[in-house]
Amino acid sequence: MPYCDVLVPGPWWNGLTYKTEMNVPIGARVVVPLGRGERIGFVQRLDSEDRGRGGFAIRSIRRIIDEIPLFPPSLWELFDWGGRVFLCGTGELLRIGIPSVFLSSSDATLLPLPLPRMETKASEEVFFYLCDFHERCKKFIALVERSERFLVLFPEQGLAAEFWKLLPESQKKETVLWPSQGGKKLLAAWIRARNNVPRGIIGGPGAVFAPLQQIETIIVDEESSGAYRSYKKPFINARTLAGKRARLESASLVLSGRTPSSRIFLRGKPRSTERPARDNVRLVDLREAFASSVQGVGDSLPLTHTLLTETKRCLASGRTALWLLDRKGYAGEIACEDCGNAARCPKCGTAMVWEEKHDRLRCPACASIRSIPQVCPVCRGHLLIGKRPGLEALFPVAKSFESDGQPALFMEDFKTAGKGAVRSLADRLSSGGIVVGTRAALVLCDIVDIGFAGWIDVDAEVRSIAYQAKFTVFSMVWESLWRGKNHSERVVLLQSRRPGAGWQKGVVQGWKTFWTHELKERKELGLPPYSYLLEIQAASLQQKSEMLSRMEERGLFPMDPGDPPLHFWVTARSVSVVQDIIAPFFSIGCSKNGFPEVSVWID
DNA sequence: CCACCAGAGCTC
DNA sequence: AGCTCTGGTGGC
Repeated sequence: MPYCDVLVPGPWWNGLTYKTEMNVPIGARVVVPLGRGERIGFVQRLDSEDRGRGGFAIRSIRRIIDEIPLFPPSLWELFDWGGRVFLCGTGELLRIGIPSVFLSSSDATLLPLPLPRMETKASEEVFFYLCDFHERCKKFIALVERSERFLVLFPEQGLAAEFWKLLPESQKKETVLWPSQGGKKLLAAWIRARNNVPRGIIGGPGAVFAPLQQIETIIVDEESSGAYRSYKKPFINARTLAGKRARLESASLVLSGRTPSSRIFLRGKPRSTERPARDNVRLVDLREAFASSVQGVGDSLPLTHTLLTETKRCLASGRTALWLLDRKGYAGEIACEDCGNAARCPKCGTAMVWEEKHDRLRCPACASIRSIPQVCPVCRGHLLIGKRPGLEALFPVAKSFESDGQPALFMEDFKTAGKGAVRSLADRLSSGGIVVGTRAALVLCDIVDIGFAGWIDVDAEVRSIAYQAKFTVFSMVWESLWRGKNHSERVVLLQSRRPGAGWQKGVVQGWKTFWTHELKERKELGLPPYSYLLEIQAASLQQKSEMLSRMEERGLFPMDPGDPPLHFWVTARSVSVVQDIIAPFFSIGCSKNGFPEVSVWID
């Protein structure tokens, strides 16, 4: 067997062929020469002859690191599949899926042989959606107790830790809380899992790569959460990977949460009759807002009578009121007169601020600059420049509600300070108070008794790419209704230009109503979940035009908004079609040109 | 005289 | 994207 294909992690998709004298186990790491230096790679397959792709001299493997493959075959298949489905390449997926020492240090790790695959029962899917987190956890615990080996995923580490706390003592001993960050802790947990010591793993999205074997049950909580998507390269969705992993392991897959994702709603037809009680939701018209002037701004804040009376009522009962607004700073923004959508940064989705001096827009998050669009990108309506003040301007108003024992707090002040600061925040709010913050302030629901949550300008909460903006807002408002303790006695207020219309119907009637309306629209537009939507960033303008023309040749209709210049979008029925078209751009031979970056939206 | 660096060049 | 090689700079 003189040849073998080696996967060397990098932005390219193809494996590299090397000569070898010794018999190399598939999945083992090897050191290979590459370019001027050497790299660590994984043996993909062995070949008795050179398959003659030709054109270059084939070099030899320098040495074999592992005698036994680093991880079980099912996990190898998961990386392979993920690399294709997310169009990021298996190498990039490996980079985030295994402890980084395995790619940097060529020390061998002594591991036992992979166990044979268990094929006792067929993989099945179970859906259940419950708004209350603790109710869901109770069901998870029951499922986990019946299972020999399990994996439980949460969108955030905090929720995983919360679930872990609820586990009975006897279970905790046999379970590993998966570390959210790399380093020594992760390596230790990884090796324990690889040795199949724990019965179960509980963790955030990253735990989907835990090398546990013979898993029987995989639970994904809050499966529609955007937190399962990675926000940097490689762009993956851990929920989708968890689904594939369940199929590979013949494990039963449990999808759960407060709301289903669009794809699961469409495919699994999950049922729920949960909706908030009539008294829990208030919808008010922003156009009836008071013009409350704020020092140093000379501007108006949209504060309705209902907001102020509900806040007072909440404080009088000794609970905490939350004012939510996703705009930071005093700067003005530009919004659509018709639908209320704010102009968003094309790179990161943050609401852009208007710079009066230069008559242009600037992203407060990533500092990118763009010109002011002529019409609203969402509804083609008229845009107008508003000078609607943000969070900092709102705070002085909240301050006027402050009293002894009931402080007014600005959430931004506590965000960077870590866990201790958040706990001290809970202490200060023990007999109520008022907090001003962005959506991130919703975590307070877990540690503070929130009696009132007011969305100051719910139309402006729309962010990220337009087609799923409505779901993002819906699920956020939905979250504010159900997260944390005493949610049944919480009042949630939506200040809007179109109170109760559109997606807001779902807030009153439940997610079934929301998705039924939303999917009708998406079907017409051919957007996910009816297709896959890909965002591609080319490495150069020349590469972009080559990609565009190849796609058109093959019957796809790429969309090129021209801004930012290297980006374009395309929808496709299956990812594999696009994969075939763009694979040539991801060959290692193209390194000089640079590689494109692809992000796939599946729902 | 060599340690340290930024930048270039290369990749089965 | 790494990796190494290169050539310039600067510290002693």
